[in-house]
Amino acid sequence: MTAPSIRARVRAELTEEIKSVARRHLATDGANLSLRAVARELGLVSSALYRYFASRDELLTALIVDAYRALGDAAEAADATATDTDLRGRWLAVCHAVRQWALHHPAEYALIYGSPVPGYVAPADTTASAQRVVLTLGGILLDAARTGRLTPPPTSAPPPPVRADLARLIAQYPDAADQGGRAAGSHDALTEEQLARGLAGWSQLFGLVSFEIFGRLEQVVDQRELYFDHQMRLMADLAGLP
Amino acid sequence: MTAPSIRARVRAELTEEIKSVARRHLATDGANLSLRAVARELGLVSSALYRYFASRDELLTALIVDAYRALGDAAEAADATATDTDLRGRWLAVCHAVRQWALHHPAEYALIYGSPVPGYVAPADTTASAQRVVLTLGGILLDAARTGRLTPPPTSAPPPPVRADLARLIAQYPDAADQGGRAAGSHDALTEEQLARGLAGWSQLFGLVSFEIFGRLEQVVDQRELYFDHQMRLMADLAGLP
DNA sequence: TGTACATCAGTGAACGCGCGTTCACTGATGTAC
DNA sequence: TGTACATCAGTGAACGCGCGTTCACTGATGTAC
Repeated sequence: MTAPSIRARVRAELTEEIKSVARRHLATDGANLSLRAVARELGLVSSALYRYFASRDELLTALIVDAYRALGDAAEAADATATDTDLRGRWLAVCHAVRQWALHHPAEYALIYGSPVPGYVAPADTTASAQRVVLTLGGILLDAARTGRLTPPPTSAPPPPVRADLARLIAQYPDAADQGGRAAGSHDALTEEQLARGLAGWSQLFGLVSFEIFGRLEQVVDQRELYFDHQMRLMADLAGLP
Repeated sequence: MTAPSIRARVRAELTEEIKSVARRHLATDGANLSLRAVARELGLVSSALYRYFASRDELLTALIVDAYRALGDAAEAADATATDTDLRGRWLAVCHAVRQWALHHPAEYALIYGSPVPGYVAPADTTASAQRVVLTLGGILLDAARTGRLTPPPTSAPPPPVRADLARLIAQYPDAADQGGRAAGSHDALTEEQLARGLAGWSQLFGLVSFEIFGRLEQVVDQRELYFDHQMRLMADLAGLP
């Protein structure tokens, strides 16, 4: 295994620099990112970027992939910092990590959780990392269920067709759940009701973060962080986390 | 009061036609809507549009205002079709109306609930109609509270700073609440806890509709309508609606 | 270690395109007497 | 009712701009012998 050549190292660095500048431009231009503007800021001629990305779409894809990975990293890291058995602590830590990442990278958040970019289709390999947050939340639920600590309030039951979808999801991710969940050994899975209540927390998490990032809480809620924390606790209550 | 002149009538019709074509273009171009493309489709020269809208931003504003009005109309109409005292029925009717409107007008939904348009600032007069859905939901909650039928499960309580925000909201919209709520007479208001649990339904509603419209439920949930219905019932449970 | 060749990064010009907005204009519709 | 003038809708040309992408090129870095 040889050390990377100077050329390869410089190439990797400039690739990162291009993406970094492009990320900054996302903040002002949204998804209609201009290759020429990025090149200009780097002191390059626009055609030079084609040595690094085959097209504008490929650059956008790289930014999307990076964003999903960064968000997934943040969520999983937050889950890992909490005590394994502190299920509610883990749940809240993940939620706050997602929110913090979004607040620090609003343009990238908008890129992956805002309106789809017109004319852009995400390549298939983005979908795996796009699921990391929900799998992390699912892992927490699963740990709670396996240790018999999931005690939700009584709520409406999902109708049969929805139960079928939920059962499919439960069956579909046994390995992913084993990976996400940290309680080893048992192969007990979530019940459909438990999953349904947990998924409510998932859409609420991104719904509320989107509300905040996109300005929908302006003049409604001032104590954003505490409000968010409270709302996520309500969802933890609904999910039945202790 | 004279009948509108032919000129005025034609002008009003063409104004509507421009907006209608522009709405169709939103679906493919997203928010980078092209005036020239709209003019082209109408068989007009691009400068002709300036007789109707002073700028591209003004046309976008008109579309946004229309979208908020249409969505508000749909939500309020749905609320009105349910029996006054069927609080859960009213809640669900409003939620489904919002979802249906979004499904039938995805581009307009993205315009008002997706990522903000880069460089565009909404004029102040859009904010009133932007609140109609949440006020409708609030009205239902208020009707439930006034008739003593709000019986939520025990949940986490909001911390004092959040309570202050919630109290301000409750004080801020007594008239709006009187308008939205249909139980007349009493001036009882919501408690802070009741409002907090109700607002959870608000962000969940738009969070889940956005998930569906923006493709986030692809390969996750197939029974979209039933899943949505179930999730909204969970939020009605959380809010304490009978 | 030194030379000959291959690889690659970045240049600069060009193609072909679309955009928002302005402006002087023509000709039709409306209005006042 | 008819005429004279004002209002207004739509035209066509132009301004000035930015964009993504291609292509032949130069000169530097890397590689093989």
